[in-house]
Amino acid sequence: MTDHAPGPRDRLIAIALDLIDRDHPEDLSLREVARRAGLTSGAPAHHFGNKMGLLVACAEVAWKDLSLAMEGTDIDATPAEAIFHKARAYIGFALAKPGPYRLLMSRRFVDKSEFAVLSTWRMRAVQGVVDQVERALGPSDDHKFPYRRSVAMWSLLHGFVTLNLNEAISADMRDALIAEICECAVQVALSPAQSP
Amino acid sequence: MTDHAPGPRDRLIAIALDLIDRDHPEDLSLREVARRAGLTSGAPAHHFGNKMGLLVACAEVAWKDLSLAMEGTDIDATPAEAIFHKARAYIGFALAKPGPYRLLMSRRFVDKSEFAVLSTWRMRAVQGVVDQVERALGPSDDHKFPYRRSVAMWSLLHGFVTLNLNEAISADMRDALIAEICECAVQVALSPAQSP
DNA sequence: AAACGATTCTGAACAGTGTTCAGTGCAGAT
DNA sequence: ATCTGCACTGAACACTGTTCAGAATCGTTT
Repeated sequence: MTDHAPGPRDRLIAIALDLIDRDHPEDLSLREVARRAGLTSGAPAHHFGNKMGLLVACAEVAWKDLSLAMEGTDIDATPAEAIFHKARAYIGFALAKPGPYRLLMSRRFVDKSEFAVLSTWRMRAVQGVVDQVERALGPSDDHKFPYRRSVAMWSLLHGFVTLNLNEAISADMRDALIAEICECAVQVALSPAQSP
Repeated sequence: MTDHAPGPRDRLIAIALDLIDRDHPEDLSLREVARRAGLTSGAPAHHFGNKMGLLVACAEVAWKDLSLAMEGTDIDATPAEAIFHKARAYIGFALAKPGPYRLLMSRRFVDKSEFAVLSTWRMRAVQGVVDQVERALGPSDDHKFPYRRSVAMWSLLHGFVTLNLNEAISADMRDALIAEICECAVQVALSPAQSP
């Protein structure tokens, strides 16, 4: 059984992803998706039950895309270089695909109950970073310390792209800022705990 | 002319702020606001023209709240302590008032054209941080360096609260994470540029 | 070939939304 | 007494997601 015949469900997902790619996920209209697929208003509900059902299906694809984009870093690199590259890949994905990125990060689109479905690719992306940080920091007394620093690094990257997507900071220094953020990401992830 | 008679416009703003306080700004319904004010559906449009007009009016109040919350730090403190306190205040505000905070940070609610209206309190809040970082870092060859570090620090804080509000990270380590993030904020803001 | 069953979808309804706008009061100033 | 501007009504319009009985279609089984 080959898959060259996309099936109506996958066709709807593709259309929805196409719309999300340029617009805000919140603005996605089930009726618009149905219209583009040549169907009537109630058709999407049959396949996904819900608007959120469709968005969850789209989020699955998006998590896979993000995860793969961050895995593409070469192995032969120092820990700092590896994290720097991962950070760049993360920022690049978010800025290039604002719709899908927002879809991944907002709990308004993906309910807690549906969240488990996304765990595979999501965990793979998250764990990839945590592992890298843990390996780089080496053994420590506080075994939660690498996790906290991973969260801090993720916060830095996520905050930066969010502020950019919301045009909260001007775009003319964007390249310099991206470089600075990636440096800070390395610094945050790898510098040891400071004595208080 | 005293202001003990709130006027219909301010009454609508108060009702809207009350609704935003617990829900997402996106979920605010003009008709619901009108209903609570004992008015009909078209009334809010008369005062604010637009749904965004009402949200902009609410955002003005919210920016003031945030700005004041961050100014309440004492003067007699080291630069590191001052920034640490500002970071805590920022995180505290965002986690305590998710609705207003989201309102401030998303361009979906406040259009670019309406943006100038908010500049007073917004600039005051932003400039307060940048000044603090500039003063702490001292003179430098690259005069844009303090700004870039301020953006990085803001990114870190904004990302952390956003991830929290979206329940992207578990809440059981929240206090430890807040402390760690504030330390990282100081580190990001005050550590000098590293040689490449 | 015939019957069955599941999948897919229709088409209409329902409740809700933001926005528009002609018209209605109604206060205060001229 | 007239005018003027403000606050608001109430109905319309064009959307939205969701529900659901029924029709059409396709694959499999008998």
